[in-house]
Amino acid sequence: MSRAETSRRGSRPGRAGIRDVAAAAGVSITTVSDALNGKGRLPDATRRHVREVADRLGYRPSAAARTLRTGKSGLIGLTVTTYGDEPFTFTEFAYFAEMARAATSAALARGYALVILPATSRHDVWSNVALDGTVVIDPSDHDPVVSELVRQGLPVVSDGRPAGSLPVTAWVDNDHEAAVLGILDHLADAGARRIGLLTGTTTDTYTHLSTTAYLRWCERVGQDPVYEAYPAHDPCAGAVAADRLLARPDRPDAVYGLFDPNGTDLLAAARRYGLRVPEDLLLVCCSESTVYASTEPPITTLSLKPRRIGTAVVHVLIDAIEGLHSDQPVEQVIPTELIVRTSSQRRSPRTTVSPPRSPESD
Amino acid sequence: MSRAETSRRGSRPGRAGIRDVAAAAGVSITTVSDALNGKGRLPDATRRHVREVADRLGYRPSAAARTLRTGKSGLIGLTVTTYGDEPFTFTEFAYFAEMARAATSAALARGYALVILPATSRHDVWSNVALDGTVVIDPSDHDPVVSELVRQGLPVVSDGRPAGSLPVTAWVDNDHEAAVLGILDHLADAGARRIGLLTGTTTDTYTHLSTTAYLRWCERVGQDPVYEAYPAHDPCAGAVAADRLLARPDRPDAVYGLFDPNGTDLLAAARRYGLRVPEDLLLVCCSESTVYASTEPPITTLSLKPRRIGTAVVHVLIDAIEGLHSDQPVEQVIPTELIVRTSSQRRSPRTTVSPPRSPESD
DNA sequence: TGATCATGCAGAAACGTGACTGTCAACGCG
DNA sequence: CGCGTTGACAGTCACGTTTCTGCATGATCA
Repeated sequence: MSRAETSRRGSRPGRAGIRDVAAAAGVSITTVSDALNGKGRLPDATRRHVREVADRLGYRPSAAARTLRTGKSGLIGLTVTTYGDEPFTFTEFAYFAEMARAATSAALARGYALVILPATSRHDVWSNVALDGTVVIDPSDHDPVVSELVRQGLPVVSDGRPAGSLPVTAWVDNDHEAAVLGILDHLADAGARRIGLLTGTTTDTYTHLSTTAYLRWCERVGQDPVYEAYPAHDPCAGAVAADRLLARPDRPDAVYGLFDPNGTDLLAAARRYGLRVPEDLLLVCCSESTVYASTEPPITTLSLKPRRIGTAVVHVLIDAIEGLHSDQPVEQVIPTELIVRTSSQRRSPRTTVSPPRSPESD
Repeated sequence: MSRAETSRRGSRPGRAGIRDVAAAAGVSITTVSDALNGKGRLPDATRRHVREVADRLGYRPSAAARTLRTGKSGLIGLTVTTYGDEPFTFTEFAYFAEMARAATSAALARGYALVILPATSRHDVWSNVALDGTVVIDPSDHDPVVSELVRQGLPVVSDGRPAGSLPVTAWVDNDHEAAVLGILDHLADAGARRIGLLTGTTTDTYTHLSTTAYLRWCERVGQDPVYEAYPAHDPCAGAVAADRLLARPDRPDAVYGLFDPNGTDLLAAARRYGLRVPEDLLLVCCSESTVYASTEPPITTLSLKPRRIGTAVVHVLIDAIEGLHSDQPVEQVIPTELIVRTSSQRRSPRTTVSPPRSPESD
């Protein structure tokens, strides 16, 4: 009886099922499943035969059925917190793009695929995709999506230290305090007397930690803080804030910009005010963009190593999914890298155009 | 009997099934399914009651079971052809990033989610995810992944005209010939006598169509072609090729760069040779990056409108998935936009820094 | 008043796979 | 020669939905 049904289904065009393979190979579906998955105890001859028949029929196991049966989908969510009405700022900064690329690669290398899901997307989309776990980039405090996912028992790993008591499974981040302090010391070493800070307002911890570190440094060295903050989701506000910072009566002679576009904006503002870089103004900004190697002059940047972050986040998440080293709370810190260029070196006033850099390995 | 089993399963922590909702609401699972999906014929009272109970239990339908039953997963693949050993060049150019962002937004607006899948990824990953259809960016001729997907009966829509007889369901692209001809005319109008072309070597149709259009234009106006090609996947090769182009004995007095980084590379090369832009060299490049608005001087760019492309591709694909207007072969052409800046205007030699541009709507 | 019909819901069959249990033959050993 | 053991498979259930079919109940109509 079940044989008759099998042949009836097999007549459906397009897809061959495991039953069709079993019938064509003259074995049971159990044998087919065991042969293809490397389980059970079968002689190699049978195993090879089944594989061959499966290949000939172009058999592809149904991902949905396998997911339903095993409870594992092989899918990882990649969530970006959104600002404003644009569904997400996915590629506003090169950081996100690089990080997403590395995360995708790392996931694929371990047999997982990435699904892009904005945090504020429609609820039906979230519940329509079976996820094994989720990566959350820069979660804001009390993120409802994170809570919901954790409540469902899914592992959640965040890129960026979670704010408050956000119940993530693990997190990966840079040591932002150390990075800011290092940059400020670097600028002071280059001769800066009054260092300003350009920063966006965000709800994650990056801005908060960096600003706090800046204020602490100012207090330590006895400098009055000089900083401008602007809504990070507004693409124009950054340029305006850069202008405002250089127009202040207590104009800084060095500026660190916390966000990617700040370097370009500050450079343009400096030109408007006739300030030479680095002679009149030292410049550093946090960016992953390679354009700062070719600007006039080249601008010193802080790299947060998004590729290493993306890779680490995915590995930690997959480890959690597969139950590896789940005993220790995972909080991984990735070092930053300061790429020193002309804009922050007052000692070497030559404005040589640096040769094209070869891509870094990480 | 089945009741007893239901309660036994319901004791499992973490997830409430449809049976638990049915038991708690005192109805059958059919009624629950119909009430939540808006089907069947139920009085509003029952519908509300079931929804309320489901909410109270935190019921989330299993995506895997739904996919298995309905045959629709709500997932769309986003495939990027890869070069070299890096899994994919996803964000090499701002084009991909913008396009992917728009595609994700458009998909989410229609209830679908995007899965990023490189074309050359491990076969097990491809077969492990249930896709309703796929978007392929710049497929090369005889792409094996495309053939396999089409053979499975999945709709495949490509961004970029498919080469040869690649059997895609539909495609969306710009009119690259018209764009190149327009730029060459624009440069000639600005006074260019010998226009060069800087181009990468790729296996998709973009490079081929653009180069062909350039050669035809040269033939028409009686100019000897002056162009340099370099392997597009090598991040250094572009700068070297730009240098080579300006070092030629028949140095062009205007250059169009087909790829995003060409503008920066050409500008750096021009500085090395002491060429002033636009006085000695007119420059245009194809890019979506906003940095070209702030370079010194600002560079004229051709925008391929990746947001509109990404949106269109997804809409065409989802229409095909849902069986809408499947009768007509869909080949959609998106217009390009030339953003004229200082680098291509010899008449206005002032090098004003342009004010920050507001974001475009598309 | 009996036949027809819309309404409100329950039962059960799939969807395609993985895993557990069971069967039958061959074989080694006392 | 009988018995336990092991290899090589087949049968069958369950994963959690959706959906088709079907059975009651009350209302409507000739």
